[in-house]
Amino acid sequence: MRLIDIGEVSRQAGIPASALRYYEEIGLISSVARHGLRRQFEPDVLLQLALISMGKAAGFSLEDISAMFGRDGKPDLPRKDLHDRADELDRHIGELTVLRDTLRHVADCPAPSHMECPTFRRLVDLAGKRRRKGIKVRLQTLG
Amino acid sequence: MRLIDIGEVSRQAGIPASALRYYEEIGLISSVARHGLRRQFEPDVLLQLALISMGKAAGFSLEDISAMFGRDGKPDLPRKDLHDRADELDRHIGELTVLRDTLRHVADCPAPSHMECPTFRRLVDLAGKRRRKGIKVRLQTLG
DNA sequence: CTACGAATTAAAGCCAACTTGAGGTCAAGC
DNA sequence: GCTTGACCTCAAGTTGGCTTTAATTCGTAG
Repeated sequence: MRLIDIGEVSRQAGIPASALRYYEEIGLISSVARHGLRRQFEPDVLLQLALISMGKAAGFSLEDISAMFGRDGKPDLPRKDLHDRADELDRHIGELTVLRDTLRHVADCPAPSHMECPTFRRLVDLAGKRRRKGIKVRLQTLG
Repeated sequence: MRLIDIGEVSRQAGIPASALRYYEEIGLISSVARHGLRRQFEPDVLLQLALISMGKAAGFSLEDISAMFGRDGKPDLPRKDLHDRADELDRHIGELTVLRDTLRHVADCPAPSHMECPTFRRLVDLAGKRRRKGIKVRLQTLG
């Protein structure tokens, strides 16, 4: 079972077939054959789709994603651009971290209005500073 | 100068006045007065806008954001929901981290097609596992 | 007192990323 | 050989988040 049917791809990736057809239409993925009318894909398409999902989660447009890991897995972008995007992601991750902390604080803080809570204001200020200066953040992944 | 004009808010927050009016229309922020026709805001709106920007960056819809830190800074959501959202963010941060690493790898890897590179496949696999299992990630903010 | 510039309104328009619908095709099982 | 159900195509519709446009209203500087 070398090739997989669009229905199978859809089930395994959790992406509607209509979206897969759309992705093919814009050149983000490609089917390699037909079985009757039905599109057949190589199993690798599942990896590509995982990547696409991540890219979307990161807020990149399908066009951006296509440039980063094109139809064949080759990026159209020069190294520097890719590193720039990675740096951008680092900043983004920092923002998200602050937002997460803010959210947890909001959940636990007893202050009647958050605008009056100094911790809240400090967190949001921190976010502002982070955006302005691009403070570095280190991530550590645990088992 | 207690209140600030919409133009000033727009300049300081870097958000077009049309967007600010739209935010007010959907109840995400509110102006407290008019000077002639012109909307006047309390300075706190700038903090709110910073929060809104973060929420947007995190991929939340304006409706979600509104529920998280409503017009007055009071969340409409029960604590548990807020913590759930924070957990969601943690997963999201993990994905972004993998994406960042993948991007850096793609930038530096000499393999002709990434689909043939084992490091690449391992990274993307990691992402898939992360999505399925919700592996925990710890973040540490420096300086 | 007049001109200017910045803001106002309501309604229409726009873009990405899909989804939906109508009508058609195909392969596999009975 | 017929039915079934999964897929096909193409066009049009949808949603969120704004932007644009046109006609108008103010406050301030000259």
